[in-house]
Amino acid sequence: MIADIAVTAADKLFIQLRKDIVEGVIAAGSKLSETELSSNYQVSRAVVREAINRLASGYLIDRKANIGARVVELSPQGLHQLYQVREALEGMAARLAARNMSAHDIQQLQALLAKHFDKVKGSESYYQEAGDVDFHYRIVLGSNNPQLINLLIDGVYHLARMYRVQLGMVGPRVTTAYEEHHNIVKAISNRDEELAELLMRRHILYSMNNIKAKLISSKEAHNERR
Amino acid sequence: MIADIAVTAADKLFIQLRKDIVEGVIAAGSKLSETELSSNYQVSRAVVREAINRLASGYLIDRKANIGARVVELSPQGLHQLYQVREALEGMAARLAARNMSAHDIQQLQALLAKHFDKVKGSESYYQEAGDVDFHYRIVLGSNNPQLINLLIDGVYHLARMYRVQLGMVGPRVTTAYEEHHNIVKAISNRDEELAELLMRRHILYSMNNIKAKLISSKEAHNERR
DNA sequence: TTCACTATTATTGTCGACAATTATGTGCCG
DNA sequence: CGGCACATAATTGTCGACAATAATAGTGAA
Repeated sequence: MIADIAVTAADKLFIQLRKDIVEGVIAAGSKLSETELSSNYQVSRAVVREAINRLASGYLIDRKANIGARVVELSPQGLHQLYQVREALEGMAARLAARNMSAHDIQQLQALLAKHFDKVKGSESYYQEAGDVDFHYRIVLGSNNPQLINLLIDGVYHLARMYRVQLGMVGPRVTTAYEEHHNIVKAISNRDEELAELLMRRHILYSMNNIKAKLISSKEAHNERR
Repeated sequence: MIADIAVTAADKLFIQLRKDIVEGVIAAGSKLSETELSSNYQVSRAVVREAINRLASGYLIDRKANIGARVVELSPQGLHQLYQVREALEGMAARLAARNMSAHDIQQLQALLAKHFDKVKGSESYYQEAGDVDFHYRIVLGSNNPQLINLLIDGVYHLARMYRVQLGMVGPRVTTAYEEHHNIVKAISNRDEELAELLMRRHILYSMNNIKAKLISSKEAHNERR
């Protein structure tokens, strides 16, 4: 459920399509034709249909009976709603991590953070997505709640990444995000569930506002171009 | 997404299987044979497979490649984890309902509650599941967040109902639950997001403890019978 | 021209058969 | 008797064809 080991052909296509959708290779809002995908990826329509069904359950596409499947559209409202869900789930994950995470895992989390700090201090405006993802993954996994883990890692995160990738989020929020991460880890190591949840929720709200600003500004740029 | 209007054969089978699983007609932990279901329900294996895939995305069954699908097992841990997710999501739903619910919908919610009060006062130990479900549905829908609504109504609720049904939950928690509901509605009508979320989370925690007690006692009874 | 209706085309839904993988059973060897 | 190897059976995965539904094009009338 966590590992992406594709065994069947439908698995492989599902993962491939998810990647292509998240990264915009298949455009947001575009229609997914079963026959077209079937010939493009050299598999039967049966596996295409299975892959599409799985994408639908991950909220990356909309599927209507007898009509077809479309990649979801990206909108400010959609982003807002997604991050409300994320705030709720990941806040809970932080709370549970403070409760359940092993001392060893907390140490590793602190080590990861220290590594980040070196980069920030060295004023490499580093602190790329990979590091951020890694941080959040560890806390989510630390919750020790498989259902929560699935909802976030198999569901919310891919859609969230789709927003980030397609809006060209790479850069900012370096130092502030580091501090937020640091405080969250501190709360977890103190086993302060309440604070861990609170800080995580704020962290996610800040992050949303950051993305939303980009989304709006890029939309304005687009409108001016007309 | 909300309405259960089955148009295709796979839709119908999916809804039928979900019902049978939730209500224990198909036992928890049992294996779902594609060929068997195919002949039992008079449809081809293709629609069985589609129905099974959808059940899997709703966490009612576990599916393993080349091996098959099994109905999930009910366990105290599973219940605990499910209710942690529910607490997070439905707490957020209550918060959003306090923010977004229309005055009209709030009035209707109050009317519903008044109807419940009459039953409680008349000391019919009424206050059945239907009323409780209705109450929670309205608040979730009042959140105005489609993603949140889907996660709860298509996902969490069916599994939660499976626990309740198969543990024979019908009765208790009449009056206290009424008061909890009442206070939640009051917070929503006051547009007090913080309090609405807090009260909803507590309400769900109480509810879980109630079910958990049953689960444990029924297990003890089962063990004694040996 | 525009609207409504029909015929045609294209797309999705369903089916049964075959391929690949896993589970089962049998016999041999230690 | 127990366990391993192989053969057999059962189950899931994949495929191509047909059926049902929706989209499109075309025709005729107001």
